[in-house]
Amino acid sequence: MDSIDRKIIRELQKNGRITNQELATKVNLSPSPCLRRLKALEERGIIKGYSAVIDAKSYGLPLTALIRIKLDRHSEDAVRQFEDRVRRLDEVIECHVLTGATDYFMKVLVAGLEEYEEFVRKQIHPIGDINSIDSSFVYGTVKTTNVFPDI
Amino acid sequence: MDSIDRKIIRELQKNGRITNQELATKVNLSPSPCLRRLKALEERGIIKGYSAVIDAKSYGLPLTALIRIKLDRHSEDAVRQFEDRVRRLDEVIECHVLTGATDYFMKVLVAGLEEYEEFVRKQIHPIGDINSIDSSFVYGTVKTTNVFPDI
DNA sequence: CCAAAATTGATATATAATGCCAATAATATT
DNA sequence: AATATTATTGGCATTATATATCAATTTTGG
Repeated sequence: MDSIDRKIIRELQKNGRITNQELATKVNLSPSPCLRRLKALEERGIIKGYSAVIDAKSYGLPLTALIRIKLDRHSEDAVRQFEDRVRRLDEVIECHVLTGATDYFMKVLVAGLEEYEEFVRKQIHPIGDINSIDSSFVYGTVKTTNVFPDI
Repeated sequence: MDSIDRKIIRELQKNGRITNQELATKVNLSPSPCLRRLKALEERGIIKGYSAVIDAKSYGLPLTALIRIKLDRHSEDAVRQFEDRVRRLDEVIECHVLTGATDYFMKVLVAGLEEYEEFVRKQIHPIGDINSIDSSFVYGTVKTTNVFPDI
């Protein structure tokens, strides 16, 4: 992982479908070594994959909810139960365990407020052992990027 | 935007570098109409781009911070000032305006706790008009996906 | 039920990816 | 510091893929 690898990564974060030839030009290599570095990064799992960036509203999911959830109990069973159930929910785009008082943070994509309320009522509450749910909705987006800072 | 378009989108979210031929097979079309739908989705801005998914830790940014920020004043100037400055910060991967009491939510990627404290001290506080900053750190990740639910 | 429009599939051409080999550069060893 | 070893690079030939064009088919609206 040298500065050329990091540059390859940032270029691929900017444009995941750039051709190897263009990528090679951008990082000042010829196509062959550039491709070999790329394949090595994939092989090592540093590049975990590639994804299309989609406008959620156009797709039909205009509402993004950010949710903080605290559990009642923290027994191994309660935690595993919660995490297993959350992983299977297609509406959940991200879920992280946090430091501090709030146990979990999730990002959820839904069609609207009604759908969100149904999601919480039918998918989250039934998991059980939930102490509190604090929902916020995304009003507007100041910035989103997939490109990591240069280090 | 029909069910074929949505399927194309989900396949491209799973694998942004899938070849048009494979994509066509997966959505039960021949390559030509599949490519034309793809280009149309790009043209309409529904596919906003493509990006490599990178392991942040391997890249050298092992710490993800989730930050909630409230502003002191909400004058047009204070808001514009804050948002303009935030947009220029490379460490900020996402920043959203929220409903409810907390004004902004940001996801920030840094090399460690020291770097995070320096980021807050040198990049955020100097913006001014900030009422409160509430930081949480990602301990573990239960789920992350780029694939939207089937609707 | 017909006409117009949109969508589809096949084919030919252009572009890019991939594998292979020799040359170069970097690193380690004594 | 000189040499051996290893890693990395660049060019070329082959294979695979993307893209543009056109006729055929399907869908949609009156």
